Amino acid sequence: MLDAAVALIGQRGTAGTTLKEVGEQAGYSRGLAGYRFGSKEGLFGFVVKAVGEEWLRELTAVTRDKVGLAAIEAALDAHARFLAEAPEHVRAFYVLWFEAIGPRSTLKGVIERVHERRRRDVLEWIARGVAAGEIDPELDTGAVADHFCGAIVGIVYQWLVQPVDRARIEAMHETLKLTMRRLLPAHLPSEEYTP
Amino acid sequence: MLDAAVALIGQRGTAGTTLKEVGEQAGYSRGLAGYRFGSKEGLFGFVVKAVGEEWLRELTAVTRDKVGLAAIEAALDAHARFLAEAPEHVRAFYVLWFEAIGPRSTLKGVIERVHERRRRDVLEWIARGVAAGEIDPELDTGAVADHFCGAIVGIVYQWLVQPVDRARIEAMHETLKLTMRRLLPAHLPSEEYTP
DNA sequence: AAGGTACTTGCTTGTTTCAAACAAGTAAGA
DNA sequence: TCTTACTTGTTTGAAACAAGCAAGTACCTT
Repeated sequence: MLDAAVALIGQRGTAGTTLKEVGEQAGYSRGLAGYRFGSKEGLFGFVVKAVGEEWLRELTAVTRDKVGLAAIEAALDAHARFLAEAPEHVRAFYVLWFEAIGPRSTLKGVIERVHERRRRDVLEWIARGVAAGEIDPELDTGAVADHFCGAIVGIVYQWLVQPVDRARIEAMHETLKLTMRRLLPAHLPSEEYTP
Repeated sequence: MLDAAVALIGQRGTAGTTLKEVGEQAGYSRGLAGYRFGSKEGLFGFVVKAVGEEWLRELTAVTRDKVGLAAIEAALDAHARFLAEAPEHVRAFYVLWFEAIGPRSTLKGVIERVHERRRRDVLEWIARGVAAGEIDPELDTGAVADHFCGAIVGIVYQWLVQPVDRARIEAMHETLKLTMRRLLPAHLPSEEYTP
């Protein structure tokens, strides 16, 4: 059922996807999808949660035992890989993500929580980088985290618009790494001059 | 008719907006909106074009006679102002913008052109900054422009999710300015050491 | 110039089609 | 017998389209 929904969202978009087709493509009757999920929005919520958890597992795996810039770069690498291998799941996830911003969207809450979670992760990586002495403690970490999360959204947007241009997407991840290196200056830069 | 559409998109979202209501709220019959614009998508396309041109006029006005970082910062100030004054128009515009990424969206073409136009503007500002000798000509300007446009999308996304938190939105614009200053280094940095 | 006719424009109303939502049912198993 | 998993029937409502109407506007004829 999940796979059918993901495939249809990828092909026809959310407006073009019907509960009837989802049910039938999954090998059931026309009515099952509506019955199980209550409504179209209910189905979409299920898809977002399922794929979101998939990504979360991936992310925690690659950032385990990493702090500061290393964690951020590992996360970016994993993200680029996730998009490049582009299982349709990710595409459906982000299509739903971007549509959830409208008013009256029941998905909004779910998406907001994912977003907030991302931000806290970034803050955590930075805080640990500060603790490890590799990042300046004076920094406005909230602003940097916001910029990072926003930039990710921007990259994904670009990817959804032109998924073909893989090199460009990877370049955007690299530019974001560079940006983060510039925004997160080393702690006690004077040490750089003591050989 | 435009105002009715904008108001309804802002209140109910695109899925919740009906052609019937748009027509009636504009003081006409239930059928007019559908007749004039052919379809719901047609109406939405009209809204995007109308608001897009509004913003374009604003943008060209504030960046006239500016190059390099100055142009970028002026554009960011104008953008922050546009969001803060938040005429419903902008909200409807971006809601449609984010929904246009799905497959089978007729708006996609329009949005892609707006996006591409933005990118070319940024490249132009940078190129003029290079010509004026204030930016390093060795730079990968395409990557910087992509990052900039992506970051804008990220900011707008955040704004749509939590339009209330005005300070945060302005901070994100400031962080993006800072980022651009870091990514666009001065030309011939050695000059900085010759008094 | 006057008056009549065709054509256009802007809008309304009627009708079809199709999806969502929900209610009621059935069959297989615990 | 009760629950679970699923199907089928029905209602409601929106989109899309067709057809119609009324108020111009242009054109043509004498």
